[in-house]
Amino acid sequence: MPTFRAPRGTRDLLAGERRAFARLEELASGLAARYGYRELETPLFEQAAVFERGIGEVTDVVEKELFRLASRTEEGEVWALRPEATAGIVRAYIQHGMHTQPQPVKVSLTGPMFRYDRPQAGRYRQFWQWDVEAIGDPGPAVDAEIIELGVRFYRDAGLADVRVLLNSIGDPACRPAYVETLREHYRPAIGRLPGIERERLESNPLRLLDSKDPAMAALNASAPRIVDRLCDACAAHFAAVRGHLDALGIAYRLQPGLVRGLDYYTRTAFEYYREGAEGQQQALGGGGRYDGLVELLGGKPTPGIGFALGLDRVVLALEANGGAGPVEPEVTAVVVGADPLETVLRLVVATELRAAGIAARAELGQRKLGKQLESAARDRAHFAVIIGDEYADGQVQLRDLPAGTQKTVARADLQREISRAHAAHRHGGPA
RNA sequence: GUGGCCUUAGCUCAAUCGGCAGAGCAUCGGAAUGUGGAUCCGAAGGUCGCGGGUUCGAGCCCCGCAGGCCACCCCA
Repeated sequence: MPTFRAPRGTRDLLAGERRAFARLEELASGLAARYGYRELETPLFEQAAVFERGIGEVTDVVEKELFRLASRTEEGEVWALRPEATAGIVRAYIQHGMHTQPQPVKVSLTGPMFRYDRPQAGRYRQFWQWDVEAIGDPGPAVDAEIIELGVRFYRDAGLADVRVLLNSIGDPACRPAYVETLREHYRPAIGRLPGIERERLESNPLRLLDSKDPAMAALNASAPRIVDRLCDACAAHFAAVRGHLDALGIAYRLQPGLVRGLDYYTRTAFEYYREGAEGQQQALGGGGRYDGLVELLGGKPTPGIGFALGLDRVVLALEANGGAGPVEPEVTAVVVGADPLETVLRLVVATELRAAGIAARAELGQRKLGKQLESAARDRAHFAVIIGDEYADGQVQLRDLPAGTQKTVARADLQREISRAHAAHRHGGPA
């Protein structure tokens, strides 16, 4: 048992997993650029009030999952690690006067988020999200653009089995009346409700809809649906979003019970969902419209929409779908020496290759040649550069490891020879 | 935050009834001192998650804690 270990709910991303994350981050970054969303960074912590006011005081994320930094705060400030990205981005939008830029402001952010949750596979206290926001456009076309962008990401990442769940949760004009209707629906059955659901009847009736309790199934099936109770403006917006999605060929499933866990959502709500193996977290991402959030955090009334995709869950899903692809070689060339004790020349030659842009390492240990070549072969390197007695005449051995062939090359020609052969190998040779 | 299952070498796992802690893989070395992934041989690697209890004796039984996982809760 080691003396220290990674804190509960966190983990080290070792070489293989880190590469999987890096590939997803590159994919996200490339898509953001292609769609005209600009990358930004916000701090990993903010004043706790940014999240409390933005996300909602009575949400689970704030009530029981917020990582508060109790000490180390400035006068009158309490800080918290960010549990999601949107509130911080909106804070930055207001602080930097981004309303003076062309609207909407389209941004993208990738980084770790923190929630004090009870950990499980796919659910961590530090986890990574790709977050995309379009602030300043009331939609509905931008709603569809955002949803399609998420679909594109999953498809390009290699997950074909991701579904879009869609709902509209109304706005301040129509939601209060619907919530009251919902209460009336459940109230006669209050005596039969499980305790936790009884509390929700008052605090957050929308949550009742997605309860998994079997006792709730019949009641939920007969519950009034918010999509039937939307005000004219919300109904028109929702219909238009669906029209745009249809035009893009994006399949979705209407999910009347889909309710998002953060208070700031209005109108469009969606989730990316994977029908998967048991024991997997099936929500891979989610998002929605938040037309009141900018004002809530002190800005002018400004609409917005965005999503957050859980990169950890994408990596898990990819592994479940058949795992990582073939292992990429770490380097193109390994410089080895016939004299186990002579390491200077190996290091010098490797450094020259690197300076010429060739991925190379030298065997710096004082092992015999056979062991050095064994190491190079196991790394799947394309070449071994063998430094021996010929070096006195300005020559080295260049060995093609997969081919098992070897030739004498003038040291001056080494870089050119490797570059040429490696390029030919990659384009024509076996994978 | 609630309930359940699990924890033995770096990894995956054995260990009969409570009686000397093991294997495969990986690592390092040798066969083979200027030629590699296979093969053979060997070495190293352990606070049996941690702490307490029962017992002549605990990896195994009991209690507590931690961590992981599963179902909730919730969400990414």
